[in-house]
Amino acid sequence: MVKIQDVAKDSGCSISTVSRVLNNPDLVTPDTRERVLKSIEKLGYYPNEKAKSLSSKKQNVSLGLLIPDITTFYFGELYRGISRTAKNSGIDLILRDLDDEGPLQEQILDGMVSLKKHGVSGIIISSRVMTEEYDEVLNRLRIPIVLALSEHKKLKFSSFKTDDIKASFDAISYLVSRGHKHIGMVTSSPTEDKLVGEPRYQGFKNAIDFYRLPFKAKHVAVGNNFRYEGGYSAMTQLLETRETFPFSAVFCATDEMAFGAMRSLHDHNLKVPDDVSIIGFDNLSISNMITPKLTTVSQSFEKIGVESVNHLIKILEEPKMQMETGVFYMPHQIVERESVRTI
Amino acid sequence: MVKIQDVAKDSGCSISTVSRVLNNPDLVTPDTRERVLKSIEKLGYYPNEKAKSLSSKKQNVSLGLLIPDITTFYFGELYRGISRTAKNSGIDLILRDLDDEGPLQEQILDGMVSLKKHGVSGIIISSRVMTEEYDEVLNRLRIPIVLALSEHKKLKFSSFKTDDIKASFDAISYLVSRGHKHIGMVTSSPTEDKLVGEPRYQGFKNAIDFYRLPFKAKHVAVGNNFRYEGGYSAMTQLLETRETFPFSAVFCATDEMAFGAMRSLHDHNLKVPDDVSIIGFDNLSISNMITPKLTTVSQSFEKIGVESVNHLIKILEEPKMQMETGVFYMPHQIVERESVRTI
DNA sequence: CTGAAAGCGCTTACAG
DNA sequence: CTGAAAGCGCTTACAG
Repeated sequence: MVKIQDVAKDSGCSISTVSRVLNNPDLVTPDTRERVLKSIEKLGYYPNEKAKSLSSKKQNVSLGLLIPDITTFYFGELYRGISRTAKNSGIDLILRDLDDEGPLQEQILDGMVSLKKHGVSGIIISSRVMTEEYDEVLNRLRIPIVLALSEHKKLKFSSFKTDDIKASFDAISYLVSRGHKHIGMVTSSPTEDKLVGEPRYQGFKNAIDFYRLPFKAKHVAVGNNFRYEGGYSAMTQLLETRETFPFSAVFCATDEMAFGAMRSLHDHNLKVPDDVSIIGFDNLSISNMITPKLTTVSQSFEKIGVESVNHLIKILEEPKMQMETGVFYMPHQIVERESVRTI
Repeated sequence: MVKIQDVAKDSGCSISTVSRVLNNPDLVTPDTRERVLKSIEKLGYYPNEKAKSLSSKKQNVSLGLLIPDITTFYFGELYRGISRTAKNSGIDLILRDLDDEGPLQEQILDGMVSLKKHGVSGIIISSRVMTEEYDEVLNRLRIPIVLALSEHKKLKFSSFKTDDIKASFDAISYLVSRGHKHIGMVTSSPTEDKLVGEPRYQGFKNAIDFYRLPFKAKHVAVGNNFRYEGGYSAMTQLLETRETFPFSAVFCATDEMAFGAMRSLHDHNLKVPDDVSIIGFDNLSISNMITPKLTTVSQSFEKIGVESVNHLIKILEEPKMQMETGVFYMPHQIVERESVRTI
């Protein structure tokens, strides 16, 4: 590693001067500046960021991002919003992902502590990671936290997400507007999963009640997870009720569940949307690449990322002023494509 | 920020001792150890990693990962392999992604320099980022580099990837084994893109020649990119040749192109695989969720990530021993599903 | 077993 | 305009 001392020696000046040509070139004679620059080039010198941020008053800000599963389909969009915004503000981003191997809880703690040790000024925590169990650690960390796609029961942290209840309600409204009266739902953990299962079921139920549509418990089919497999098995269950519940449309709690649900329909020789209409939730980029193109509720993943960072920056800028925490809903939107037909 | 000095004061001992209970607990009396630990807990002290790695002899190793586009569908798998392997070796991973906004070349340089400044001991560069233009900078960086899913013309760096030529050949062999004789290709830049376009076309052409299948230039349809749109437009072009070229199967250079190609077929009232068989390349997780499930060439993304890190670690462990650079091919595999029929 | 001191690679007042 | 010196928060021989 070539260091500032080497450059100083090579260019025949002090390290103070080398430091200046790097950080305050104006304070240095063009002549010596040239010499130093030449040495830097010649030696291939790169200032050590760690030493820099240790010694410098104006510590360069960095942000941590903690995510549960890097292979999540929408992760890229969320990340892009976060990364772009951070970059534009000259903020370093440090990513910590959780591995599905190994104990979840321990990994979350490790991740947050690691971020703290690396000196991040704030942390963005994404989705299904936040529960009250971590309150104590989070308090000890003494570091601003913002939740993306997530929520904290006691509202201790601000969060940026979609209004799942409203969005689900809107999905059903859309189906109703297309003439559907018998509407089922394919989901997972409608009562246990506070983050997605519960609110999306709630929105569905609200709409069913609001439009005075027929409802029985069995109209909501529950898979083991919010993935393809969960959607497949839930739809398969729903299909068994079809004699008494002639549904014409199904609201799926996630796009990926919708893919599984569509496959189950296909395996039962049912056509989408001719026999059964499907509406999803997420608007994954892939949802526009399948046939039929999936009609779905679009979440503003990138915007959620952008706003999370902006909010964090605001908190950092005014540390004294106790920011009001709250849930900030980012806009959602029904994207009409091909999987819902008009009756 | 509470620092070691604060803990020392609170527990009534020197900072040396505090440092010891953190790094060499055995060297400290259980009694004082307790006191220090209590203070640490009470004050919420977290050692400053930057100061630590600055002062410590045994600098903790960190690796940089440079990727062109975080939204790439297979990124998650590649990342998981890298992250998991690094984590298991106690190595820190620093991610730098490129944004499609802004000049590519500049971003690449910035990314590598930034990584260097952060003191990474090695860099993994992923896919379509490497060209000879960067040779000079890379030399100046004086840092080991490994290429994942990529290749360097002059073989200056080791790379881990799929044997695209062989894998493409195998794809065609598979089609031939299913009775197909008229086989087209949907791709992009078969001559300009050295990374994907050229080798996959080469493998296709090799197989066509090997099996003495009919070939004309127009059998290879070229889209603007390797994405859905590129696949759609290429297939649309290919369809125009159908009167004189009654192809029964098409090899798509990427799975995403295959999605586009399948859509084009659908829009022309052609069924997959009844009218036209399709084989893709990548084996994205989504390829198993669409109907028909895509038959494709599986790349070992995760393994490529794992091996890249292992190789880098080996280089770091034996810095003197000039490692032989080379291209290491990770296994590929034909995954039979539903998009190819037997004639 | 514990503490004082030097040092990691920088930045930044403070003199000159 | 430039350099010597102190300091950032740690670790680690070196004494005791």
